[in-house]
Amino acid sequence: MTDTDGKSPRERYRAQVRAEIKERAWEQIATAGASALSLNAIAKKMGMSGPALYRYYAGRDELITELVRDAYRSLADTFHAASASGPDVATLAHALRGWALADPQRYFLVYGTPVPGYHAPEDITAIASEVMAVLLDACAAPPPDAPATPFGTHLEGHRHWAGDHPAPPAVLHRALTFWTRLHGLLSLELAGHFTGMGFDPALLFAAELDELLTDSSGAG
Amino acid sequence: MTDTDGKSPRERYRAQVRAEIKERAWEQIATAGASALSLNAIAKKMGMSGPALYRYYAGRDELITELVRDAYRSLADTFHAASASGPDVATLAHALRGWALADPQRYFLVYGTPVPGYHAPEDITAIASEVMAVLLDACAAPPPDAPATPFGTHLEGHRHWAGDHPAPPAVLHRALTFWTRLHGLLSLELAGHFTGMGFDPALLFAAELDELLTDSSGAG
DNA sequence: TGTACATCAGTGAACGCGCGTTCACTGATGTAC
DNA sequence: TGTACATCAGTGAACGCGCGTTCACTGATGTAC
Repeated sequence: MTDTDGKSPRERYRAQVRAEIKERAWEQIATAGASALSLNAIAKKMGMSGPALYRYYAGRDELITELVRDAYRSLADTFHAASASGPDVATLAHALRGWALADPQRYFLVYGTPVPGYHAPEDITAIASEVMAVLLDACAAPPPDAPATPFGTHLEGHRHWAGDHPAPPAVLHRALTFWTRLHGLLSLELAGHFTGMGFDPALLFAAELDELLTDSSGAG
Repeated sequence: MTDTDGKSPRERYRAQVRAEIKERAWEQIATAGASALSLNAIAKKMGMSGPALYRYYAGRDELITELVRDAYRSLADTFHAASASGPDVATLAHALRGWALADPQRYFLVYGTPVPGYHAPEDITAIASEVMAVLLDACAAPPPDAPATPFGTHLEGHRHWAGDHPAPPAVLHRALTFWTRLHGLLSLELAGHFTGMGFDPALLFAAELDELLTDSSGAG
């Protein structure tokens, strides 16, 4: 308690080392993918012996889970920041693209190919809901009431994923559409499926966003 | 040449074993993901010793590359079959979804998180172009001429990826939109991001396809 | 301020594992005369 | 049809590697009196 923010020097040191471990882990993921992440390799890069890391993480799984958590957290923060000046779909879309391009492997850790059998802990799915809530807010904002699509009607009976958000069916549908369309664009772009095709991915993204804004998608 | 189709018994045996290796490989990928694929494990499952597989594949990399090639090939065949009774976007879309659901890990091998640094051999990108060509045919079919979008105009200057296909800009744009939107839906569905949300992914897919057909996307 | 003790970061050795891959070899299958 | 030879599938041992993880230990840092 004699310390600035209630942390002892040792606690601060611990936090610092934990942070560096994660930093190296991200570097490693960027280089060789998430499945190649290795505690021993991280330790070596840090000039430490392998077992030393077990002072900071119970094991490889705990580290990976924390990386996934951080990735979700970072996306949620980005979304919150983007909608700080009022909920807006376009702002959110650009924030999402910026976040994705800043670190493709982080994006893939969230939305990429899942490891069969892995289930994220509850607190992570909670952050995912947070992201969805911001998106729903933005989708609810400009067009106050659009006619419900048939699928929107279906959604009305399955709105559990929207939490306690009072969005009407058309908004639910719009949010899902926003999510799936932009994910389609971003994941293909980040995976490099557009490279060699010549066109500018940013323009395709802009065009798709434009259509998402102007036209129907949940508004007949 | 005394044999039925020009193959000696040994050649047929070889082909058969190669096929079984791939079969086991797919099983393994389905269980633990592509990054966990191991020659030794496959050999053990087949009741053989590890080194035996080197009679059939030069190494792990060659096997993986062939699996990727087969995946692309299978998608191209599916597309060809689907458009046998005339080019049609809706038919293609359903064929794609069926193909994806039939084996999610195969889908991810084609469109999933890439291993940083891996580049597919040329013959595989050729199959990818084949897929794109079928898609372009289907997109060109029903609405003979739609007005070009601004992005469509951009595409006109970057149509190299369309091969020698004479599609107008609006069709190019439409094909890209088809691709990115359906990929967004399918990859999220296959990755399990919809599970627990309650709604029926098939209905969302249908709704999205419906909009892809009725409305603009390349037609202002 | 100084001493005694507890905490805890990091080390090095070790265990067991599975991996990809090579090599020399055995034994069965096919081919040539 | 039978013999001599070549081909080739599969084995088992071995190499070197890096992995995750445990354990007993050293030495530095912080705490209590």
